[in-house]
Amino acid sequence: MKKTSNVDRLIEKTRGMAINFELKPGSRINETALSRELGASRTPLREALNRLVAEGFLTFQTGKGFFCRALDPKRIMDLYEARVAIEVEAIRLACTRATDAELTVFGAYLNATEPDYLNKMDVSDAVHGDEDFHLYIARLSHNDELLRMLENLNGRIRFVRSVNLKSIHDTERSLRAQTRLSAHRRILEALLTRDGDVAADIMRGHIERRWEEATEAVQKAYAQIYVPDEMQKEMT
Amino acid sequence: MKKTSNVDRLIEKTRGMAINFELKPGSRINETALSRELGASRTPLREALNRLVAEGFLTFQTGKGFFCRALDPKRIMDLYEARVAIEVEAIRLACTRATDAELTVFGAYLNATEPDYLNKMDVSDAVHGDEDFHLYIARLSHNDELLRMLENLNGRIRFVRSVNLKSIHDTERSLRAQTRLSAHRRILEALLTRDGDVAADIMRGHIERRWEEATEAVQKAYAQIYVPDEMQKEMT
DNA sequence: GCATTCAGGATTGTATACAGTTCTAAATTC
DNA sequence: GAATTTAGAACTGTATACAATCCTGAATGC
Repeated sequence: MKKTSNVDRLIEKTRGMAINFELKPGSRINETALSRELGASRTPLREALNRLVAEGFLTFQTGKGFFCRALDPKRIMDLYEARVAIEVEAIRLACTRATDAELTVFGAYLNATEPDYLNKMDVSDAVHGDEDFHLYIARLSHNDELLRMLENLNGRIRFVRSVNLKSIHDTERSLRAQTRLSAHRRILEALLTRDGDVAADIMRGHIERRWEEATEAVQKAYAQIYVPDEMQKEMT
Repeated sequence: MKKTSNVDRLIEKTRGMAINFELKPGSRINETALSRELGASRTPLREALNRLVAEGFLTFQTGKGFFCRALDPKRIMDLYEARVAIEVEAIRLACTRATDAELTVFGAYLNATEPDYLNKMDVSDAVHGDEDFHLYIARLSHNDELLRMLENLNGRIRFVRSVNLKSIHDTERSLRAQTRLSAHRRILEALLTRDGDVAADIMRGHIERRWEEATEAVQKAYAQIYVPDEMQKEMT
């Protein structure tokens, strides 16, 4: 039984709101209002907000308060590039450090999750499944810091991935799942050869191939936010 | 005039205490005692502690409180590897993105700081000087996230670098300063050729060459902490 | 003697009050 | 009418009180 604190709940909730643009990018967060809405007092909420600042979801200015951070295309690109930095080095390390036993288990994991991967139509599950694969490799690097950084990056990119996946049709989606799956298999093979340079190249390509998708997704997300705004203006 | 909040002050202070092992690794932090010591109440202190958790200096367990994180050799290695991940990718990006004008300014910066670099005997200044060089390159990558991550890593490694520098004699120290300076010049040259792969290799080598120094420094740091402990025991 | 229970103290978790600052908008001046 | 000033409302920053939880060690039973 995992003990989850109230603050953790507030973090989840607020992160969710930031991700789903219930808090608009750049807007100031009203602590009193938000605390009331989430059913807690300001003290624990502020703790939650502080941690979200550190995670990169919010910003903070003394005397002004907390602001929802904008997720513009430039930042998305930055985040994807940061992922490349982390994951390329992680797989390089994994090539020399992962034990044969670990790679065997990793292979089994890949086989076991394959059916889920292809049939899974729930977008959130699919995104988490993909994240898990990449986190697994980070873990094989035996470097806790790289893992930590990747977890953070995932948390911030997750929304973009979701928007992207949601925006495409089922047939196209299962097609892409298949493509990605075979890419994952190639990555496993590269790991097995233990050639760090080759593995690094493959990983780099795999992540970079998702950039345009991602920035495209952001455009859509922005449309989601700002169209309602325009409508508001027209109503005034 | 920069407005610096009370919480910021508490962060600085507490980080300093964690870094200098005034808070022992693994030990629980007594909020009441620490808040009294730092002249503030628990509320802002807890905000500060929360941010330090996010920075990686402390850990937190629900119901238990905040703990000073251990800085063992394994973690130092992890941090240096993470630096490699970030900085290698940063310089790769800098090779394609830095404008000629930027590189000219960078060269001028290198010339301007050279005299300081060699004459500077204050350890803290020397460490910051070296950090600045690396941050500069991260900035040339035009990627805010990589910069952010490197800043964080620097903050956590800084202490190790200081211990290391302090532990060597002046003549040896100025010798190393010279070595490092020429390494920095080579990095600039690599940037000017705009060959990402070459630049990446040079950067990797430059950072990796400091690992053993670093872990050695940690050993010394640990001696610093635990010898007094032993003495305490003997006094009991 | 060893494990277990339980009370008391210590410490963390949260709410709330109030002080200090910033923002807003109406009033004033040119 | 535009710019400036200035209350006052709204909000953030911090202290403190109290509730909830955890930890310690002595008492109890086996």
